Amino acid sequence: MPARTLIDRRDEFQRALAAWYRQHARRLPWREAPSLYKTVVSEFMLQQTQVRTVLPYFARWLDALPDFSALAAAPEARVLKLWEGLGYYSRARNLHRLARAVVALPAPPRTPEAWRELPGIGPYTAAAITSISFGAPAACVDGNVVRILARLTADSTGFRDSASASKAFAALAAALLPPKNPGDHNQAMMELGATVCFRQNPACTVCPVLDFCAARLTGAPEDFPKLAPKKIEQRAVTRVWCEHGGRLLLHRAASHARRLADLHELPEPAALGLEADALAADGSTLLATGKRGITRYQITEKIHAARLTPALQRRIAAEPDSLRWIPLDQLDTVTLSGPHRRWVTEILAKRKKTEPSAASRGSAP
DNA sequence: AAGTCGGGGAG
DNA sequence: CTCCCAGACTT
Repeated sequence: MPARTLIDRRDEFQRALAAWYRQHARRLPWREAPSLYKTVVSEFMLQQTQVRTVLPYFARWLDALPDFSALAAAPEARVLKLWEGLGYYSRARNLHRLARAVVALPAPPRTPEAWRELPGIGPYTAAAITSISFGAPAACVDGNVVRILARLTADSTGFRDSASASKAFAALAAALLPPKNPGDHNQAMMELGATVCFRQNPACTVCPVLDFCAARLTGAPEDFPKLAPKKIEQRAVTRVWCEHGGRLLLHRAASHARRLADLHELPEPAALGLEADALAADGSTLLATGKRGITRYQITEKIHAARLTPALQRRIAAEPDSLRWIPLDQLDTVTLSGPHRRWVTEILAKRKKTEPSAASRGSAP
């Protein structure tokens, strides 16, 4: 019974982990002069996103919106712009709504249950925020913790997804949580997962809790946890590059759209009343091919140039909210999805290199 | 319970 | 290329 052994040696395990964490904790910006606001912002950004990716966004965000009041008072366009490229944009919208809810309260909630009522707060984030900021006895169960607990106990259960795995390890995580400094314990567990107990090639030789690990005895710690692989689906999308008078045509998703609400992307043919096939058959120039991935989709996007016809012009005039002409020198003022920001930048840079005169047309003295 | 969010980075 | 990641929300 590895699980029983681990719980029996709980105090010893906690001490070994805590001693390691004191010595090896990374210096991260949300750990310097920690505050509730920094903790909340970092936890939102870190949902499904690695520390390395978050770092520049976090710095920029704190600089622009230093506290709940500033965030609550900010227009949503500014919030989205600061989130541009980080992905999963509902996180930004939820964080914004959360800030407005928090400043409307006499004081921020202090329990996981109360935080769960706020937008964007699930079991993990509620436990992280309240244990770190208020010392609440709530155990975090994220991907790191699942991996560590599955290995400590050599649990060979086949989980269909990460949600069910988290649920399965919630009780053990709670049993291992010390009453003192639960926030540090939670962070130590995740730190161990991120810097030692890697998904592949775990650094067992430097693990502070190797002595408690049942998977080590099996000789194949990377076999745990057993998670069902997800199958990838390929998709193909055509995009339209329509430029006229130094302006680029972009499509803005509606505020209530399920995806990319209020964000801009290069329009799909359908949004312009065009047929994708006709566009390609028309012999229009293929400007670029890009790939993007999201969850189980691998999407290939072909960006075709299209001329501004009278019919297209009418269509654009009829949809002023979603089809917008953005001057090329003002593209920075709108928020694009990460991939489209990249591709638009690349296309413009390439053209500027091959035809320097075209890029400066109209703005030359 | 399953599907979706239209991501990004490192190996 | 592939795989993983400090999850939450909707249906």
